[in-house]
Amino acid sequence: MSTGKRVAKRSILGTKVMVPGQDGLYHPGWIQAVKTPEGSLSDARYAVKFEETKRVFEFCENDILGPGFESVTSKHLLPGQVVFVTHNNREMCGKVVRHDVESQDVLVKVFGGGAGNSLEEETVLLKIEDIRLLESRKSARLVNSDTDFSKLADVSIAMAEKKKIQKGLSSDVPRSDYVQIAGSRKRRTSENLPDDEETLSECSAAMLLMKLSCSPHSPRYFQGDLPSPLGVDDVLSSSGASSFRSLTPSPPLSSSVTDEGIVKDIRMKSTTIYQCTFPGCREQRLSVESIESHVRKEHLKRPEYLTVEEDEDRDHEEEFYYTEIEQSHPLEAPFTHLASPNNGTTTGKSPARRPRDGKKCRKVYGLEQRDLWCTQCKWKKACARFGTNASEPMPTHHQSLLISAQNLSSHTLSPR
DNA sequence: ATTGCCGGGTG
DNA sequence: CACCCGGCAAT
Ligand SMILES: [Zn+2]
Repeated sequence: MSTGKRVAKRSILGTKVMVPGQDGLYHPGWIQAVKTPEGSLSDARYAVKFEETKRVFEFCENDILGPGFESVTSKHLLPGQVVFVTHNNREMCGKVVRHDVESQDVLVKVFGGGAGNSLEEETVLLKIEDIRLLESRKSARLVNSDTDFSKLADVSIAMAEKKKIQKGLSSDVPRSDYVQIAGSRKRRTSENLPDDEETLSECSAAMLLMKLSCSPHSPRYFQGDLPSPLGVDDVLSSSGASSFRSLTPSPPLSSSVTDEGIVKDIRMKSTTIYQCTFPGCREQRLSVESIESHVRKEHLKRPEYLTVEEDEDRDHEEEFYYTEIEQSHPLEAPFTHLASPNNGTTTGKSPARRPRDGKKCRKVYGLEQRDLWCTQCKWKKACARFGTNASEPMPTHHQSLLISAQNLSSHTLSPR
């Protein structure tokens, strides 16, 4: 019945989409208008009205998620992002706790809207492809009326398209603004955060984290549009024993981030990502040089860059603290692979667990992640994980993720 | 100033 | 026991 079924470009008006808001999270909105600059079809801009705030902002095509646009699988979801998943055969609303780009894993805390009054929460691990940003209309049983695209979003595009990697050249810019989180007392603090600009709903955990790791000052992100969720070159994600994050300093409209072109690959590239495997660290980089610099600087406490001489005869210890991951097939792998919990030689050698010197849990994981310490360390006893009497195993990369996620949520949802 | 952890607590 | 922590030696 309705207006024919031809999928014209006109029908996008009124389409519900997800667009990045000021908090960096995707919010629902409707396309109000499409502005196409004369000539170039590539840079169409879409006016989208936020469902919650009713405000209208413009976005470019790449920033929009939804039917006819990018799919979630090509984006990096930030903690706190509201999502919809099918859990226990039921569509449930949830919030992203963490999205691991490398493994395509998304840790989601679902709010079991079940019977009773106790809203039970459950944290589940899903693949990015199983995540929906838009809630599916009812139960998908009843067919909708007109809104042609009806279904939700999953246009199967594929991997995130990153910039090309280059190495060997001195293009590894060491310039990035790193902000470090220092130890903090949990008890009473008069004022920590600079400003409370808006009273956001309840994505406190994630927001807090983001604020902390992004900038000690103005937590302003982007207003209407953003150049790209990732304006950085090498740094993919971070936080860890010492949490770092590089920001995108200037978002002018320079034609740097976006490709010159019109189309993006609707195919998946096999990208190599370098994952720091240092306990508690989740840094990901796009080049060997970069990840080694990271390890050197943050974990080995060695100079970030080496001179030619030093480069010749160095212990290649950095190599023990990262793995390279190939990405090609988004399908596959129902469960996560095991990150090497090893710190010794990858080729069989582990004299004694020792991240260097006599660094124990406290130093390794930092005060922020006390829950990752071995029990003995938590009790201020002799470490049972590192050193001579290494008995307690190191948590796998994945476990670390889960633990810190649990801790994060419980910490934020009940700051007793 | 920070880290590792003994020894001395508590339920 | 599991757990917490004052305080001190070494860094
Ligand atoms: Zn320990």
